[in-house]
Amino acid sequence: MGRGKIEIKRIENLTNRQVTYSKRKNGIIKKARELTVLCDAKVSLIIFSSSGKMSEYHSPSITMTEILDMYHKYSGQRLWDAKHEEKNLEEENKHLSYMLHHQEMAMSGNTRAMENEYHQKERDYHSQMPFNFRVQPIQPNLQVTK
Amino acid sequence: MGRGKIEIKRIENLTNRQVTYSKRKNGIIKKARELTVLCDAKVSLIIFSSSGKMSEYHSPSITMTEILDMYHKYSGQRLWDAKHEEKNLEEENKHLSYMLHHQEMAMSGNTRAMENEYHQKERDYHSQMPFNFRVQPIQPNLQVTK
DNA sequence: AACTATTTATAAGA
DNA sequence: TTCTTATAAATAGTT
Repeated sequence: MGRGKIEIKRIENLTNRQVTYSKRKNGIIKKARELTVLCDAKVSLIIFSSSGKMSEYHSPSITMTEILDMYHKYSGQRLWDAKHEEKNLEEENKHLSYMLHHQEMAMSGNTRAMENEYHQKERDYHSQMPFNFRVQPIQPNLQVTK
Repeated sequence: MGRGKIEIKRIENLTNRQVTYSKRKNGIIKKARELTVLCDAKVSLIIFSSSGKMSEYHSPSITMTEILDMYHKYSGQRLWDAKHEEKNLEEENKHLSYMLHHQEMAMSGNTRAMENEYHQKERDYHSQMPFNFRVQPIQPNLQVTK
């Protein structure tokens, strides 16, 4: 869009690159705003220039945290696990999930099924457990046994 | 841009809104890609339609987690702090502990207690299990949508 | 899903 | 850098 057509590849000239960055950054943020308003969408847009400067746009009415929650739920990815603090809880969680699963099978009294699934379950434990047992609404009055 | 100029306000007609959403979503993702390539920028773009469907673009070579780290450093904001994540895990743990506790009672032969609460537990089980054992996480930062 | 008249974005120039 | 403007690109309404 302009006096000439350009190829979409890195602009080698620094000045041109900066000028184009500035123009297009404004352009895309405007587009994000328009998409939000016209279509009732939620947009999170974060841009870092090559020199590290950040620009951003977020739809009003949505916080970054909400975006992350939605992203988390939608993709099943845990994007930001606050490594340290979380580690212990996660481990405990895995353990509980595992125990629970075992007991469920035990309660069903289907010993054969339990044995059959044992190894499968082991695999599940290692590959999938961290994503199991997502947040559930909690019964406010229930006691935790710990 | 089009046969007529439009005001930037919510498009009331559902069909028009969906069509415009689809066109503009593609447009902005293209812009994000071009900005990335032309200007050597890092872009994270996440869009939720009003019906909740997510689309995204991330510059290659950058993961969502990196974007968040940079965002975090740059803005000095704690968007997604340990507390948030921890809280989710804590709630999950509570739920799991609760379930486990119930089952332990059941298994220990406390039949009466079990029977008293059995149906409640069944309801819990059925209503909550569908959220467990989620699908495997997808590849982190690959772009989506078209 | 295509088409196309117009608007909008922007590359290059001043 | 900021403004201008010719041209490319996006897209609103239509088919």
